[in-house]
Amino acid sequence: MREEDSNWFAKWEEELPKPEELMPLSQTLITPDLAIAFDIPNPTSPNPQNKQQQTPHVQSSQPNSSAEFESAELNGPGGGDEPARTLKRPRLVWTPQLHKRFVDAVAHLGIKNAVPKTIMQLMSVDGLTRENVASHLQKYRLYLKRMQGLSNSGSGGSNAQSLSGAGVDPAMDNLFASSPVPAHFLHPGRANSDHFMPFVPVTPMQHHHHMGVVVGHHPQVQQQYRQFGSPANGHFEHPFLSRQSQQQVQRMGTSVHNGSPVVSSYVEDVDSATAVNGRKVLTLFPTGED
DNA sequence: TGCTAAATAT
DNA sequence: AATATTTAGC
Repeated sequence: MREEDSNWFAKWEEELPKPEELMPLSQTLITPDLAIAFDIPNPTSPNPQNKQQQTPHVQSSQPNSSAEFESAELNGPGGGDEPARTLKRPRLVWTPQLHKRFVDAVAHLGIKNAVPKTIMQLMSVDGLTRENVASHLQKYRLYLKRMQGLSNSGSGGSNAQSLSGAGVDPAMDNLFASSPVPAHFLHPGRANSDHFMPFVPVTPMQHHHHMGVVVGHHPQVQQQYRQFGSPANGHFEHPFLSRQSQQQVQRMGTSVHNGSPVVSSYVEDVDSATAVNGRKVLTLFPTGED
């Protein structure tokens, strides 16, 4: 494990999407209608406008202001005016890439430390809540359980990849299958389940990595894994940029600093953007990694 | 109407 | 934090 310590981070980092890789994709997600609605000239010629210092979005073509979000409200027939701010958070869509990150985090934490809170911190994905992780973890554990049962009862196929031919792929497994499952996940041999560091240095992706967030109209993604960036039908998604991780390990105690409310800035961004229609989908951009 | 993913409640 | 239940979009 020693040699890995110095390498895992680097390897992991390589897997992460580059901002440059994210933008092109996100642009394809913008339908003409949406572009017009948002006053976006066109996908190929973004307007180099303002750049907020606290939201270091890569390139910008997206007005991430809440105001524009509101005015862009979908639909519009009849002049129906929808409440711009709904209090509910958008539904998070677990893309294979996001899931990979999740698995990666769990893998590096070890089963023992892999609890929602810790996983969330390690992932350091903006907009991701502990609840999101907990819910996903629940499903993932369920998946692992089933995976174990099928693999050990049959042959020695302990690899998750074997599920392809195992007849296990009821939709949900699709996502999970997209990411390799570390061996120790399947057999909790207490022999070596505690070989990982209790904590991470913090801020795994701080410099150039950032995850884009998309709000759309399809919470239930059935064919999501087939093709990314394809609105399929009349639906559209609106990608906007999120800020980098700044929510590191902060509140450990009850001490309250009078410092600056750094959090409020990003919270506001996400909040306004996501709350647009009441029920929106929040997802991280798919990247070509897998 | 049923299924599934994700949210929410316990 | 884990698990159970509800919500919500196809």
